[in-house]
Amino acid sequence: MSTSDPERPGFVLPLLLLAGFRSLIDDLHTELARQGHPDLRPAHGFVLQAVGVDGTTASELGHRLGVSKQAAGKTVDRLVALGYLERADDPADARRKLVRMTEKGVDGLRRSAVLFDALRERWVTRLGADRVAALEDDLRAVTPPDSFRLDVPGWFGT
Amino acid sequence: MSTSDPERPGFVLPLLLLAGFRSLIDDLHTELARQGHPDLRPAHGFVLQAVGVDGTTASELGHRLGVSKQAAGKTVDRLVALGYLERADDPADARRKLVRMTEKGVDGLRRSAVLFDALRERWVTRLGADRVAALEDDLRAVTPPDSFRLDVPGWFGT
DNA sequence: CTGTTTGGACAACCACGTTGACTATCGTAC
DNA sequence: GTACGATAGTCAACGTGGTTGTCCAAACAG
Repeated sequence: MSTSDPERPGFVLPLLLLAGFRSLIDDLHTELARQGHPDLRPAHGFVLQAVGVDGTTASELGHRLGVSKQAAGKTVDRLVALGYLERADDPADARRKLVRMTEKGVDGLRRSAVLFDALRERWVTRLGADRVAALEDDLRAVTPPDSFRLDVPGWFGT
Repeated sequence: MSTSDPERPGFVLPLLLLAGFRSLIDDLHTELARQGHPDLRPAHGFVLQAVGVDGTTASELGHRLGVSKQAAGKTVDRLVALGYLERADDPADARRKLVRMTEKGVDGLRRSAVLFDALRERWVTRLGADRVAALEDDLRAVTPPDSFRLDVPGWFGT
């Protein structure tokens, strides 16, 4: 395995970063399922986040998430079917359909925010506040600002 | 935005981890495309890694990647079509079809390994070897061992 | 009033996963 | 030596999350 040794230092780093991300997301959704949101999937949280409490439109949502308006529209369809979003006509512009969070959507987003904070706290307990902060500082220093975005859904797939 | 403030500390941590992972993967594939592998996608590297220089079978590959044998088979189909893998009969067992890397596959995997190392070097240059090592140690300490895996393809999607 | 943007929807397609069903082969136990 | 259970692979149908292209209706700017 000389050419593709998984112990190569460069190979381990991305795996560790992914493992950190995944462990947080997995724990979040395990707990979210327990709290009445079994259908909420990793990408959905980012979508709800992008919709925001003020609502938006499918086109604008696609823009925020970095995907096409059609993709955003289909995602909204699914979240509507799951009861997290709802559509409404825009009285000021008959072309636009406002996308808003339902009560359930707000509840899911609020719970995920609380849980994310709790999960970070768990890291603080295990590593210490200074080391977690240093880790965040280092990542901030080394990643380009444009990679710190919400457009999670599409980047991995196609 | 009180309930879903993106500046909430717990929300920032996973985003930073993802940004770190993504920046490495993005840079890797930008350079990989430049070096003659424009079709190699993030998931493919993990698949090639899982196939290994000794080759394997679709079922075993599915097992390693944590997906069904059918999903692994379809992924192999695509990599075969792209010229990175090839199938061969197992002379010792007529049921098994060996999956091996082609020359192109070995080349892609070798280049990605070299590039991963170079990208980690870039982090070392920017942060210092001690901080990168500390970052890795911290992540290792805080992530469960079962989240440090190769089964990237499926976890995010379905 | 007319021509151009814009928002949304529809269709076809692709990548990547799932289950279920089916066939062929292998290994074992009788 | 044969019957049977486990294993490898494939096919089909489907779900999700993307893409591009097309089209229409509403809005806007000249």
